[in-house]
Amino acid sequence: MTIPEPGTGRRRTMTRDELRVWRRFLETSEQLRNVVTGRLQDESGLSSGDYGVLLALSEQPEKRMRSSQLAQHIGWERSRLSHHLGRMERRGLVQREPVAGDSRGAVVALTTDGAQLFRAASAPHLRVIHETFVRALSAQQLAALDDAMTALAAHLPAR
Amino acid sequence: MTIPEPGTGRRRTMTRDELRVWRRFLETSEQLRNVVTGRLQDESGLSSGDYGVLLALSEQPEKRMRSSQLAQHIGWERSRLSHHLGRMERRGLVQREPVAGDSRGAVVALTTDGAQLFRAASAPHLRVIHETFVRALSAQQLAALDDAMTALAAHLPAR
DNA sequence: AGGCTACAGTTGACATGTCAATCATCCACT
DNA sequence: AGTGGATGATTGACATGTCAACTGTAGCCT
Repeated sequence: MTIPEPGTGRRRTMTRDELRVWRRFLETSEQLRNVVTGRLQDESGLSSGDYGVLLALSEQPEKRMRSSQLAQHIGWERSRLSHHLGRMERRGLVQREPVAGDSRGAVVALTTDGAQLFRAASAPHLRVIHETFVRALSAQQLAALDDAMTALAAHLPAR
Repeated sequence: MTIPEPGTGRRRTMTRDELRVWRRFLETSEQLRNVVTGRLQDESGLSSGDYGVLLALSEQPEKRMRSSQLAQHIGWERSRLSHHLGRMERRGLVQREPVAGDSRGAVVALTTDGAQLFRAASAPHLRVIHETFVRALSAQQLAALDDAMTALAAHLPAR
């Protein structure tokens, strides 16, 4: 990549190189995600959605959480969560319970099976992340990537 | 981020910081993808899959391509492409035609409508990429991101 | 010709996502 | 108490993905 001469000001259109970086970013991040979630699936039968839900619940002291708080915590729409919880409940990973004091609400609770599966899945999952992500980068590259992601996130439109 | 003392050798497990970088990478790349594809959808009614297919076909001299070559070109499984082409064909964006000389095969051809829609969608789409991705990064950050993506891609298991 | 294997593509079943509509309850206000 | 708008969550319709099974044809080999 060539770095444009300074003092030129921001361009209004993209160069070929910039577009190439975008495409590489898009493609590589997707492949990486697929590798990691594919191995999670193979090794423990959990999808990345399952993992996120189980992780959030595991972190709660009571291993349970109000449905909309969970949705907010993991950044999902409530409808998406509702569908997903239905599938997870069918598999016995979580359980929905009524809330004392608000009959509209629902609490999502980790089941014993769910907690167990999550525990078993975690270490291998973290190992895969280490192998495919951390190990692929030098410490400097990792820091630079973090920096770039932070800049991108800061520039994202407000959710 | 703290950079670990050199000469320590590669760790076997992840630090909290490394995991944080992974999560930020995962989350930010997903949000960014959603913003860009969401705007493409809003502005032109094309999904990112549609766009990829139309882009590949547009780049062909004859605006047509063998189905499996297309799948290979954009890195999709044939079954995924087949389903997607069915939907695109229903919308009149592409057309499947028999191949002279191989009655098993199919050629996917861009329709007039498909070509037109793709042309109309391109400039706004590139503008969104510029606004949300390129503009969010300094030239150095962009170069560093490219470098990190290249390292990650090189380290991916063979497709 | 007959038969085997590889190839090209499609199909069906199912998981995952989005969007808009719906349902029930809660709460604030009169 | 009564009602109307917010809130919590689910539902249905549909787009998108994956996987495995299937269909039909091509290309060999004998």
